[in-house]
Amino acid sequence: MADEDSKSVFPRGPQPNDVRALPDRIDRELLRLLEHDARMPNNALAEAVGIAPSTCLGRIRALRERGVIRGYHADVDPAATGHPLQAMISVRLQSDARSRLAEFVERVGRLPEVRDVYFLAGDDDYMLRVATADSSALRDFVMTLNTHPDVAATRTSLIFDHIRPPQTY
Amino acid sequence: MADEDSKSVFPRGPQPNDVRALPDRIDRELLRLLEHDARMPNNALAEAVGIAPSTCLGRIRALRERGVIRGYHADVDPAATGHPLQAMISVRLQSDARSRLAEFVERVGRLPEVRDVYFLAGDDDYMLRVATADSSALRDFVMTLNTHPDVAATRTSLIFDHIRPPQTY
DNA sequence: TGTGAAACTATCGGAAC
DNA sequence: GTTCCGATAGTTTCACA
Repeated sequence: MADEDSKSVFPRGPQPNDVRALPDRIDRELLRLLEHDARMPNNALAEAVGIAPSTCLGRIRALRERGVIRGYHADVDPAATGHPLQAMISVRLQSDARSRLAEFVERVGRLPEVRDVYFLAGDDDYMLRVATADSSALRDFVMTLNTHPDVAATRTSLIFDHIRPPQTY
Repeated sequence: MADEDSKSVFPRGPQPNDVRALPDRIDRELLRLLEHDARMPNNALAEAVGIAPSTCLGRIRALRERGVIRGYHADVDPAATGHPLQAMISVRLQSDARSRLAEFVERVGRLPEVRDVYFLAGDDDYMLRVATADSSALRDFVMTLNTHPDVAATRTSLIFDHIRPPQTY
């Protein structure tokens, strides 16, 4: 049987994107403002987008409950807390360790140096953004990774600068 | 001439880290709380760390003014705004284009797909985190990069998942 | 740093469009 | 469905101890 159904081994089709309701123009404007300054007061937001404060409150709460807004976070300068040296570390695991990837990464994510963990599909299995006090702390961290039996290879790049372009929803 | 002085072309020594005043224990606790939830009210913060609300306000304002807190940002789900496909793209420039790196990256940073730009020291010159509507939009973006004369190579990895471990200052 | 008072903001119910 | 209004509770903010 030449299995023409091989495309359907995955129960879901090409993800319908779960587009219940993409935010309308006003919501997108609110998202842009809150991404720029999450502490902007509700009445200022309302005025900026031209709606009543109560409506604004309802919209923002709905965005939060739908998961469009996942949270509000202070952006803390790592250097100001004694961790001026940042790096990106790509990690490739031993092929027989892939099944333990989630577990492995969970442990790595608890190391205090780690700021971001990205699970990847590609040459590497995941990528870490880390912040350390100095180069010797970074070296120790990379050494720790490299000596783990599940790790096949790492590639470290120092981060000179980081820019988050303003979003335009 | 074998230039033994090549190590001293940079006027500054290993950066003295500009450690005017690392935050004390209470400030670090405030940073942790605000990184977790930037909209936590001032009086709740004050109670959580055991100081008066006015003192708390002054500390947080000082952290902001010293640049320890760089801003407060809403975390918006890219998928919810129609950009469910994220990728990391490492970019290496032609060696003769390095001098135009800043200028080049400034243009790239204005592309709406780009969420983060990391300037790197290492194999690659910079790294982009992008969010696109679908794989064809991603392909177009990478194509645009690759056809630019200053770009020597790119390496794209899809992002399956992104974890930001809770910080422990 | 803390206290207290004043000004401001968030939040809700209800009425109206 | 969205918007506005008014009332209350809660929060931010500042002068001063």
